[in-house]
Amino acid sequence: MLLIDVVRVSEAVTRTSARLGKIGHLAELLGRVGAGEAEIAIAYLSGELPQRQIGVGWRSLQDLPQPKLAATATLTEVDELLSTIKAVSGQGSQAARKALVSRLFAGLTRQEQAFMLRLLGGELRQGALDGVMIEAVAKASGAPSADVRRALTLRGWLPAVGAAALTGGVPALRAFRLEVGRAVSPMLAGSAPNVVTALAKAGAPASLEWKLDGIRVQVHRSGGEVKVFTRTLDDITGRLPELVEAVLELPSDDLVLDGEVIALRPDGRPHPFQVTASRASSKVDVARLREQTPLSVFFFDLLRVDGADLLDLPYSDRQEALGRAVPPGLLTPRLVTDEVAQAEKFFTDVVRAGHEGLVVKSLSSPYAAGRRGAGWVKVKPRHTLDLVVLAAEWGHGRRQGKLSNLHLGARDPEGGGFVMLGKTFKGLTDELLAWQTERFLELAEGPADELTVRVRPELVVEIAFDGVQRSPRYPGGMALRFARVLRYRPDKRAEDADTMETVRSLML
DNA sequence: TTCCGACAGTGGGGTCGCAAT
DNA sequence: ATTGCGACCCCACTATCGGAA
Repeated sequence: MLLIDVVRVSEAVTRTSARLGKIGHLAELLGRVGAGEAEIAIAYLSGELPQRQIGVGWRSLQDLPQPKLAATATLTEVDELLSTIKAVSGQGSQAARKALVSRLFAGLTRQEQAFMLRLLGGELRQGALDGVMIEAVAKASGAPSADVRRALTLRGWLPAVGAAALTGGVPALRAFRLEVGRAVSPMLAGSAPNVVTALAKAGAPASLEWKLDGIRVQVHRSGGEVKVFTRTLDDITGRLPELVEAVLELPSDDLVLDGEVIALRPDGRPHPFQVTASRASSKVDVARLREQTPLSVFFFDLLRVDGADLLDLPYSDRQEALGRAVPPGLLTPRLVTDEVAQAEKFFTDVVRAGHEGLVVKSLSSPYAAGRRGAGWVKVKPRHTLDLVVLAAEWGHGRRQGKLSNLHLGARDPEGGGFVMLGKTFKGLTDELLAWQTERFLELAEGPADELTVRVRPELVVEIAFDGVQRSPRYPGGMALRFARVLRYRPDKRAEDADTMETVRSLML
């Protein structure tokens, strides 16, 4: 199949707003792609590469060669070139990589180049990713989408699942099994503003569990071999030797566990997330690092033990099995209750202990990939500050032409000005975007560039955030974590905004 | 007919490893 | 030694579609 066939379908998908219409376009193409190229087509049309990543980002895609006039590139040819680029990137030479990228784009028409640019940049923006592609695979193969989802949970990679469905139908999908040593798509959590709402979503009684601010890990053990995967299924076994050792000490030698690693201080309270992240992403001199900053692991789910797959069991059964397989010291603290007062106290306690909050889990739900639905619901406390808008950046995509991303500052009584604490684009409705664009242009002052409009510091906005962290980037040495807009405060003037002193008091 | 679950899009701060400067 | 880039940790929120109620 030619690349241009895929590009045309992607364009049709982009033009179609109805989801069923998008699915129709995708399924039509999947119906005519050859077995040898199905995996490539599915990957491209859900915004992925069969190679996952190839070491090429937006910067390596500047000044590309002139396009060709005739579209002749096949999917297989493009795929082979991308594999070559990945191999060269792994070996280091940026010049060689650049030459290969040029060769790839020199073989494409203008239309194909535009598609490839978005695909490699990781921003396909056609309104269809995995969720829509699952339905398209189901439609094209005649299999129920539940079978496709189930296979995706077990296999963790939709292009492989989709290709199997197209050639082998339902039997091929049902042939996927949990394989120890191969990562499963992780189950994710939705969120709720408070414990009561979370309990209502998950259904009482529910399991309430400490939400630790660390790194999600999926751990596989087969005999004496252990593998550790992240949420995006990267293998990070080599960075976490203490986790490997802990799992090797468990009585069972056939396990798939789900949990969180986190750096704790000697008194048991958590280090800031940055400390855990730094430790978990370091590959060099791990032996020394683990002495300085040991990581602890806390498991909360068990997907397999001693030859038995547990994914389809209700959560309460998996918990029971987990309790038998893992000693109490490696278990995430939890409480099963249907009483709001008890639940609220548990929440207060975990926050007082310095942790992030709770995950409230339905006792009956099986383990299912993706689906940030009602099965698991997270609850975290929320801080707010009244800050001043210092500037705004022009948005992209559906926010094109709107001033979107706000630069936020706290008042600095000593210096007499405002100190920037970060940016946010979250929480804005279309109406608010329109309003603030107009208002900011009225308040515009100082040097502007193509990206940013500076404004007189007069508008006060109420910002919600999860915490204050140490920042190497911002002038005050502090930045807000997960900042989002709650509302503008027309009743407040800049002189009434919160101060740096207040922000400092929130940083632990 | 209305409601609500699932999805995609729009970007945020921080860290490491590596190549080029 | 420093800088820029790519990849990947953590992530919240709104608009929209279409099936459920």
